[in-house]
This record gives sequence, C-alpha cells and structure tokens, in this order.
Amino acid sequence: MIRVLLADDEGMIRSALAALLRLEADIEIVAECADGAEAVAAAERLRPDVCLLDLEMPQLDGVQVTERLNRTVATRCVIVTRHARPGVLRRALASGAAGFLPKSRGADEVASVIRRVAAGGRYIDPELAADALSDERSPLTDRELDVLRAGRHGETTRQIARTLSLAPGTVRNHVSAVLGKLSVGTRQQAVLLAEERGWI
Amino acid sequence: MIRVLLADDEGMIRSALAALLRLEADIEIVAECADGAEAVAAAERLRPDVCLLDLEMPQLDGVQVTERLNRTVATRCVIVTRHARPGVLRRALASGAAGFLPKSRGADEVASVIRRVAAGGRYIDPELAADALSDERSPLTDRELDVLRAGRHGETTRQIARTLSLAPGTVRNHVSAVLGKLSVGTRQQAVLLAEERGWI
DNA sequence: CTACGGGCATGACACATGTCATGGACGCGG
DNA sequence: CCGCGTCCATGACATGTGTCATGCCCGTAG
Repeated sequence: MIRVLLADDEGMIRSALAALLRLEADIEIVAECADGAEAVAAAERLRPDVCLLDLEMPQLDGVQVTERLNRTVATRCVIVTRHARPGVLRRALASGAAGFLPKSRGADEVASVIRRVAAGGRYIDPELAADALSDERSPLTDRELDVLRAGRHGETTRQIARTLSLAPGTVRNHVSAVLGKLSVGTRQQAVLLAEERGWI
Repeated sequence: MIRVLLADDEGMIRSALAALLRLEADIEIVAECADGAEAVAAAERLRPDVCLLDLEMPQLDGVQVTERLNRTVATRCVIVTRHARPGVLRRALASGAAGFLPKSRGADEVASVIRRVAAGGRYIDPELAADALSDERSPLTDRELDVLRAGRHGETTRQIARTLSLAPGTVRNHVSAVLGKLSVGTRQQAVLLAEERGWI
C-alpha cells in the first residue's frame, strides 16, 4: 500500500485527485493539504511514502516544501504545476524532487507516476525534459534578478532601491540591463517574461 | 440521462472531473474541450444539456462561450473559475450563465450543481453571492477600462494611444484617473488590482 | 432654453524612468 | 604582476509618465 500526501491550494482539483486515487487498490491518501506549511507539518507527522505537491501554493511553494522534507523525512516528492517551463523544472529537480508532472497531462497519469516514484524511480515529463535539454538558462545576473523580484508588483524605483539598500540610479541601471537582455521595453513585460520562463 | 460538455484548458482537472462524472449513473460526458472555440463548436454540434466551462481559456473564455451559446443552442452553462470575485460573478451572470462555481469548492459538488442546473434551476456559490450583494462595482468608466486593458501587459503609453486611436496625453489622463480612483501609484498595480477584482 | 454635471480629449508642467559613460571590486589566465 | 572580462554601483542626461487645468460634447434638471 502506497501512502500518499496530497497538497494543492485549489480545492476542486485536490478533491478530484483524491477521489480518483482512492479508487486505486494500492494507494492510500493519508492527508489532503491546502498550503505548503500544512503539507510540511502533515508530512513530518504522517511520514507518507509519496508527496504530490502543487508548485503554486500559499505560504510555501512546492519547491520549498520539497527542500524542507528532504532534510527531515524519508519521503519522495512529485511536483505538479500549471506553468511547466524548463526553468521551473530545473528548480524542482534542484530541490530534490523525484517527479515532475505538468497539469496539462491527464489525471490518469498521476497514479502511475506515484507508483513509479514510490518504487524508487524518477519521473520527468518527457516532452518538457526535451525542452530543458536545449538549455536556455536565464541570461540575467543575480542582482538583476533581485531587482526584478523586488519590482514584481509594480513597485516604484525608489521602493526597490530602499528594499535592496541601493541608490535609485543603480536600480535603474539594473532594470535597463534586464530590458536590454530580454529585448523588451518596460519592467512589467520583463517581469511577465521572467515569470513565464520560471526565472523568478 | 444528463448530457454534459466539459471545457477546461488544464488537462489534469478536465480529465479528473470527466472520470468522476462518468461514475455518476445519470450523467454522460459527451465532449471534453481544451479551449473556448472548440467548446462552442462541439456544443453546437452535440447540443448537450449542460456545459461546464472554465472561465480562463484560450481563444474564448467561459463568459464569451456562454454568450455565444445562449444565442444558438438550448443549453445551460455553468462557469467554473479559480478567481472567484464578485466582479467575475457579475460578468458571468450577465452573460446568461445558469451556474457559477469557484474551483475552491470540492469536486463532489460538481455533480449536484449539474443536476440542479439541468433541472432548470440556477446555482450560485452562496459565499460569493453574499459578497456580490455588498455590491462593490468598478468605479472606473468604460474608457478607463479600455485603457487599462490595452496596457495590461506593460505596453507603453504610445502603444496604447495607437491601439485606441488617441493622443498620448489622453491616455495619460485616463491612467491618472484610474490611479487616483484605485489609490495606487503605478499602472501595473492598477492592472493587478483590476484583474484581481474581475473588472477587466 | 439654459445651466449643470459627467465623461472624454488635450496640452503644459514636474517628476520618475530608461540610457549611457564611468569607476571600483573581484576572479582568471598569461 | 598585469591585463582582461564580468558584475555591481553611481551620476548626468534624454525620454516617458503622472498631475493638473482646460475645453468639448451630450444628456438631464430646472
């Protein structure tokens, strides 16, 4: 019997997957969690064999949950996400995830991925793995990413400067470098692109 | 037997719901669609009793699909969405939807909503309906919303002006009015807020 | 009719933003 | 050691953006 923890902030998909997985004879759902913090707590208490984690969750995202659990519990994590990009996959694997499944795939694949991972194997969505091989890593420097993150929600230059303890001019310079590298004209477009590609 | 069309661009939730609904004795899934255009075409061909439509879809969103179908086919539409806000609910009802269900609700409610709607009733998520009664309508004028939409992805003032055939100064004026009404400092924050509330 | 108010459009002005050239810190290979 | 390249930080300058006062159009109340 494979003991599975399920975490997804979207109630409908969480309960739908739970209902489907309960139909499988060899799978037992031991917990359903709505956010990352809850998932960590439940996993440490219940020690499931496999954790199926949504990437986008409040408190802690799937990658952060995987990082924590890899330190404390002998469980294998599968990360599931809407936005499946090479950059996201890279982050997921770096965190120690044993599996990566885009939500564009059918629900019927979930059970087989869980079985494979529980047996000690890994599962990476094949199509996405191919993309990730043709490696297009972020051309941005660490500092440039910092600035982009700090300005993600339309914060003004001055606010970003204060957040990072920089002169406003420096922030503008970094932003300018980013715009040049990404060939876009405004911050907001740069943010959208970087989010799209999983760089921030 | 209730004949149901299912449309959602996210494969996993679409197939999961389909699998669950197939377990219901009185429900038959006659089509699964991955975008709005496909949903319209299938609905016009198959004439299902109920259409379960995701709001966020490529091509046509759930509201647009509902509008079209209400002109051509005798079917009842239920709109399902992640971002359940009063503004979104209002748009959905205006388009003629018979039901509105946030994705935060459990998958087990879906079947009962379908039955109720198929029987000629309506279903509105109770919690959200309460919010919508404490009517917080958009304080923005039509033109201001146009400008906001045109600048949604970080377009420059000049581009927005060209899109709407306006002088750049006019665009700036509308933007300024929006920022004032929403009490925010930048366009991007205004866009985020308006998207949040379902105004654009 | 006329006065009034709201939405739309515009231009002038102050300020924030993006661009550019420059300099310092650090690591690497000749 | 020295030159080279990269990243980070900064200030001056041009351009774009937000604010404001103004005028037009139109529907409505007096």
